[in-house]
Amino acid sequence: MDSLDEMPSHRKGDYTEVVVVAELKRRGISVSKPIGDNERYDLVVEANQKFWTLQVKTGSYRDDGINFRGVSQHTNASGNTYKSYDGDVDFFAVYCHELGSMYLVPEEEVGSNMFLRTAEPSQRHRNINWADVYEFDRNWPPDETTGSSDDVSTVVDMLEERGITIHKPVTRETYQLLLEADDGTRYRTAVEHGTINGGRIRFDPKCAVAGPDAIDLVLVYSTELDTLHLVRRDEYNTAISLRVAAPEQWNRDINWAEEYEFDARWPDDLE
DNA sequence: TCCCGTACCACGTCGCATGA
DNA sequence: TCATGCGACGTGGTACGGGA
Repeated sequence: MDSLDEMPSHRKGDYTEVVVVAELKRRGISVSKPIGDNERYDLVVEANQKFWTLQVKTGSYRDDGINFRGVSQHTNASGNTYKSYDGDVDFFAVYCHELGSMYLVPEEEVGSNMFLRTAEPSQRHRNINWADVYEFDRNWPPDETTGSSDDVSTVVDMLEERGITIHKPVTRETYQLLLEADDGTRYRTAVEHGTINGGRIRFDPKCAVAGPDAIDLVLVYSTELDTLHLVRRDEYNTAISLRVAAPEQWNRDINWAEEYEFDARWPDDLE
């Protein structure tokens, strides 16, 4: 039996696939395999009555992180060609033999390569991908209603358009972003997905569980309206909804969404 | 200077088609 | 039947650019 290092690359990939299947079965997850080698995905798994396609990748451990590739490479008469899995798979199942750990990474978050960091770097970097965030058991089963990572990236884009300095926490925190005002003040900020219901933008303030000292601001992004609202954490106790349409019965305590629009509040309305 | 992402080359295995 | 070419898959390694 070859050691892992001596194993040819193709066989190593097969071995990883078997290990991943064993790990999935150990968790009681239903696993199917396409017949033949003509599919772009390696496995089909079932969760929440939905099927997800997985592409298994071997993660190589080096420099305090796990590296894997997000493209397939083919060699033909004209040389090497590269093909991304864009839309062909739902997730990459990455197994690192050195650490004996498995990770679940959404396909859309992977470029041609991805580096999952397991230890603090000597110098912090904005785009660090922390391995523990992608740990399989933390991300399984997939939440098909989730849009949180998309919401965060959308909000980040909106903030960058406004020239706002953004920091991402390098460790797991109750907040998702650290916004820096021109005077240097930093605000611990949670991003929430707002849905319109009954003429109001509602969101699930998960951060309320962590207590009022855990964050400073909540940014509520509504995909339906493509709007961004800013709510200070001290402006609500456990929940707040922002009214976008007049109610049938007038109430003087109505929180009008327009009064919470991000551009109307940042940064002067934070004190 | 460090770190991540991209791009590229190299090499191995496997299955299929084709021609001697 | 067997050798060969081709194209699919895989990983290992490295150079480079951009951003912090």
